[in-house]
Amino acid sequence: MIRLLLADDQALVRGALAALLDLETDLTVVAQVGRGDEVLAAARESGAEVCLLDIEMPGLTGLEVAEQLRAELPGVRSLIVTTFGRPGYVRRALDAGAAGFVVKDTPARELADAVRRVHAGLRVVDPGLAAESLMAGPSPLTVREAEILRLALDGSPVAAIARAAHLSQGTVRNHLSAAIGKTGASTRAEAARVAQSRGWL
Amino acid sequence: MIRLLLADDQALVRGALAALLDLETDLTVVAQVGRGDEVLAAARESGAEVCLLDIEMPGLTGLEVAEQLRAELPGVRSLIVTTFGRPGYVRRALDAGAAGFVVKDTPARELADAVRRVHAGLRVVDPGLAAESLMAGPSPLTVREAEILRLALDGSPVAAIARAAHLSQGTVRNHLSAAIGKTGASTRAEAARVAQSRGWL
DNA sequence: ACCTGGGGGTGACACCTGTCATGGTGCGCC
DNA sequence: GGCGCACCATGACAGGTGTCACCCCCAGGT
Repeated sequence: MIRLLLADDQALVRGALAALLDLETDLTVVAQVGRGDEVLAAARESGAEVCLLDIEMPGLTGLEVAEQLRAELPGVRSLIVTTFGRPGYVRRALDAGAAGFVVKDTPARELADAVRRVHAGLRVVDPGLAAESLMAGPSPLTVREAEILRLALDGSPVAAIARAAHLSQGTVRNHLSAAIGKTGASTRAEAARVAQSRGWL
Repeated sequence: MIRLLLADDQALVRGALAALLDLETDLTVVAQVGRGDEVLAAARESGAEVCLLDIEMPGLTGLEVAEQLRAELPGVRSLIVTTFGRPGYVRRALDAGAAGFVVKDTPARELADAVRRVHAGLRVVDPGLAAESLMAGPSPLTVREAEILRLALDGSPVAAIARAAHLSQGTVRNHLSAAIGKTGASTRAEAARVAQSRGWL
């Protein structure tokens, strides 16, 4: 009997996944949480063997949680289950110690198999996604450029970004200009979208 | 036995919801689709009584599908099940003929009840969401302003928006300026986010 | 017939943005 | 030390953006 922990911020999806996985005779859901920062304690307490982690959660992201689990509970395996198959996410997930990466529009019947393979010590990554991830390569953005781009994601004016980053407006514009060049975009909004879609942020 | 149709673009979520709802002895899932434009045919063929519709789907949005169902299959009831509890969505959903509106982070156990109530001819709307929806009021944006704002959502430059809308740049800027005023924003990016978050687009 | 309001447009102005040149600092590395 | 590179900053310039005044047309209301 493989013991599972589910982490997803949408209660309905969480509950539905639990119902789906509990139908399998060799799987049992022993814990459910809705926040990233509650996973570690719940995993410890419940004795989960595999953690299914959404990436976008309040508290901590699934990627951060995977890292935490590798450090604190090395016996527990992480399987990232997310909406977005961004190339960079796959790389970062594996770097963070995740054992698998599954997109939320894979067929439901395959999820249980992915869990079993991860539990058996194998790596599970959507093949098409893995290829895309290799093609895209690592992020060309420097740390500061990525930081500035993150602040520019919602379309804030340069002045606001400069305040938030404690930088001069000129410096912010230079970083943005560099990011625009590296992403092949022509406005910072486009650059932010491109970087976001490749998982560079 | 209440016959259900599930429409959600994420196969995993769709399958999981099916598993969850099939556990109920008085409910049965008779059809599942991943696109908005496949709902009508599937509903006809399967003889579904209640359709659970996600809003954001390829093909048609859940709101458009609800409208379609009301017109073509008046006996079938629609229940919107969505990630985003945007105030304007509730109003538009009810205007479109939906019988209920549920957010994806309501507890899983409540979903079956919502389905039963909708099937019984009742309206089901999250109380907090309903209140928020009344507070926010209807959209102050004119049709064109909303259309232009939609095109501005991704941060495209005015020139691109003007081309896409077959308008002069001056007119686009006038519409955007009006939208910025009405949303209380100070840039078109902020205006677009505000309008989006209120379901005005 | 008159007024009102949405839609489309122009022109002008102040301000914001993207780009580039240039300079300085600190860090790791051969 | 000298080199490259990330980082921070300033100044200048072209072009994009937000605002405003003012124009036209047309559909509804009164």
